Amino acid sequence: MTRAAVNEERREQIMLGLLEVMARHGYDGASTKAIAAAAGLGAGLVHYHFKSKQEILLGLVDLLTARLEQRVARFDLAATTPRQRLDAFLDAHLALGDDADPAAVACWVTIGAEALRQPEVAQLYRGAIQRDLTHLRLRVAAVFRDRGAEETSADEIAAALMAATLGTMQLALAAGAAPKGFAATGVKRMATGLLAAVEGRDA
Amino acid sequence: MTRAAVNEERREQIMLGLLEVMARHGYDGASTKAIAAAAGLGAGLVHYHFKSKQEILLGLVDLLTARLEQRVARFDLAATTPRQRLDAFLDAHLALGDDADPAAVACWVTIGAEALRQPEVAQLYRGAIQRDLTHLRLRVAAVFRDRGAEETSADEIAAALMAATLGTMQLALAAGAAPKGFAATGVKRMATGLLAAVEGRDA
Amino acid sequence: MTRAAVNEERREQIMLGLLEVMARHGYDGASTKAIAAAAGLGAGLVHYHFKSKQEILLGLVDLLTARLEQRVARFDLAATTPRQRLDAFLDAHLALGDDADPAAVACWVTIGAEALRQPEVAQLYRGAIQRDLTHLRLRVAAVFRDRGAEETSADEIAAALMAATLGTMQLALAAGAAPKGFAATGVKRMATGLLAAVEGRDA
Amino acid sequence: MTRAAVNEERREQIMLGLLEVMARHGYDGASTKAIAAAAGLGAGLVHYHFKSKQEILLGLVDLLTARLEQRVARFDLAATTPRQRLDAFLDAHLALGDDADPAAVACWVTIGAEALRQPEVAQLYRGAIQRDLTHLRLRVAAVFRDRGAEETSADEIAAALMAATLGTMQLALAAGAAPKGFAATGVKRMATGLLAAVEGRDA
DNA sequence: GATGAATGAGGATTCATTCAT
DNA sequence: CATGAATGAATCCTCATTCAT
Repeated sequence: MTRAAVNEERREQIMLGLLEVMARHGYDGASTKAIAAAAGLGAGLVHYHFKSKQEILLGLVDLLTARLEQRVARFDLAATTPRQRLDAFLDAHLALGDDADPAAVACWVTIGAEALRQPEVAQLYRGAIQRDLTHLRLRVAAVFRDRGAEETSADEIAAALMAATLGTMQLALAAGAAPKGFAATGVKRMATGLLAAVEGRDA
Repeated sequence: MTRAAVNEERREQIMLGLLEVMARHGYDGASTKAIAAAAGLGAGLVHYHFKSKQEILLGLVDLLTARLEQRVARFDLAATTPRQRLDAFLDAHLALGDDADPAAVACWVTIGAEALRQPEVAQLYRGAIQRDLTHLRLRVAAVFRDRGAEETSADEIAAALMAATLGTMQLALAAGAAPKGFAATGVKRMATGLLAAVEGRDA
Repeated sequence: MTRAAVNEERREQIMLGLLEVMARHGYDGASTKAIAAAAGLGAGLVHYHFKSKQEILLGLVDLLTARLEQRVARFDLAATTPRQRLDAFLDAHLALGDDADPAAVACWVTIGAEALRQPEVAQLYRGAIQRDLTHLRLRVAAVFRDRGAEETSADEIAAALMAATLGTMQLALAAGAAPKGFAATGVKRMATGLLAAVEGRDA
Repeated sequence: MTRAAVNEERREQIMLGLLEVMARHGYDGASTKAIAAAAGLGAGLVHYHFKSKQEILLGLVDLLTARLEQRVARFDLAATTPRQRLDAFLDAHLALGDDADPAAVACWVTIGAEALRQPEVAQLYRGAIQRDLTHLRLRVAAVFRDRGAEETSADEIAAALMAATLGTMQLALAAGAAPKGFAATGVKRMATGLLAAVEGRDA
């Protein structure tokens, strides 16, 4: 393994260490020592690979963003119709399937809160949400096209579904004890409702 | 002013100090010294009136819960039809009107994140959300009754709207720069869509 | 009750409050609030009657000294021979009889440690010990006189018994679990030994 | 110097820092900052090497125990007869010779007082005293054997001498201004008296 | 590259003491 | 006399960051 590859692996180990600790204890509660321990590395190595603790968080946001995209791609494999592709998107975000990562969901909530205080985090978080929202809009629009309907409301519906997705994470994690899979199911039904309403209205 | 009244005022001052600081810096970022300064009080007084920093947070959750209920009641004054009462509920949660308190919204997001780590916070947060959800469900059901429709889906729709409300807070605060009033508008349109879909389905 | 009498009663209440708390938590561990609570008084009253926390301690040393003297006098009532009066002295210091006050013993140990740091305490403590030692010396000498022996070694024996008394408090409280009454018994036997040795030597 | 050796040295530095400060200001009066200063180390290092302030104290009890044993061994070198070995033991505890450490004596008194409040300290203190007492008993018994006398009273005499030793520390440090060497002399004379009494009784 | 010791600032909390009522 | 609210210094402890090895 080349030196650069080792470096990259160390960086990822550390970011995943933060993921693990932050999911349980929050950002401030994740000490660099605990991060290093979770990563199975010496404490001094953290600041060798990252200039500051915040840099780890910024890296983690990117890492989680990429992982979410891969997850969407994986769920896409089983989808053929536009509607299935829409559901795949929602499932990728909320379903707790085989490769579910509850820690990642907890981290997203935490990152969302940190985005309120750290401008650098806000920037990345905002970018990730915007990109995600764009993808979602395309899928909503595709459903409309597929059904021969107008796609004027795609923006609105996409925003509604994105908000519902974020809010469902919150509800599921912090506010209640939703049974496994309930979260995704609820939002998918909601999509059905919104799509139907628009089509009904258009009809 | 009586002794007890002074005490209660101090406690509220301190809780509002936490509200102010926490909205900008998060819970961990709200030092007791900063809280006291925001409350215009001496640093030592914080722990005279509260056993711990967490107690202030728990008190604040209750305070915000009560304020939200009052806010709903205030918005209700202008509502006559069931649908208006539903909108009033959503507006009370999301509209940034005259008596808007963006800091309170930021606090709710922060509290939601803290609920992931502090069981005591989780309990209060969960209770508040559940009560809120119950109120919302009643209003959704009222709309259905008003329109002579089945109200079987009231639960589902209420949950969807609650999730959308929470997620919209997140989107508005951290993920984008929504223009004033946009947030409530989006969720109200969403309500329209969901209600229509069900009625259409029922029809 | 006159105003002065009330004042004196309050002062004593407070000193006994310190006694109670200090026996369990030490001097530094006895907060003024805890002292007031133990005395059944408001927190502000402590500094109305005492200039500082140290003053309470100084007052308590005097109080305990006086109580010890009274205790010796009480034990004296049943003593007729010089030897009985010597035993009465030792019993008064160590025996856990009906009017035993284990808290007072713990306080003496604590006061002895505080005397190492606070010159004002050291002065009172020293005076109390010296007075006590003088009393003890007289009783030892009386035993010798009673037996028609030289009393040259009275000083030495009194010092030895005083040291043994202090050390026995320590052993009984902190270092072991001596059965009730054992402490006084041990020192009394020791007195017998020392006296016999001297008499044997003299003979 | 190896890593582990450096760590051990730091720990000892810190414990000796506590020894130094505690001798003058007591346990509560020994702030971590003062301990670090006395040890010539940065303030943060104290809690890097010790989990808590109490752990330093517990370590110090062990350290002092070991030092006392070494001191006894050193005094033993010049002792040939059983009686000399008994005196060596008493001198090691009380004589303020060349290698005297008045701070250590003050610490023992303080530790004895702390043992009243901290169960962990009590346990170590008790163990140390019991071990010491056992050693003392052996030496007393040896004297009896050497003189061809019964050794039935060895237990009692050892306890008496131990109590006298502890009490003498107290008297010397806090209650009076004994001249150098007086303390040990007094207890040694006391030993003579007790041994003679028993032998006289046996005779 | 990797380690973990070292640093000093900053955190929550406690407390003796003061003072208005 | 009595109360308890108010104050700010000081305490123990944690932590991100630096640095010698």
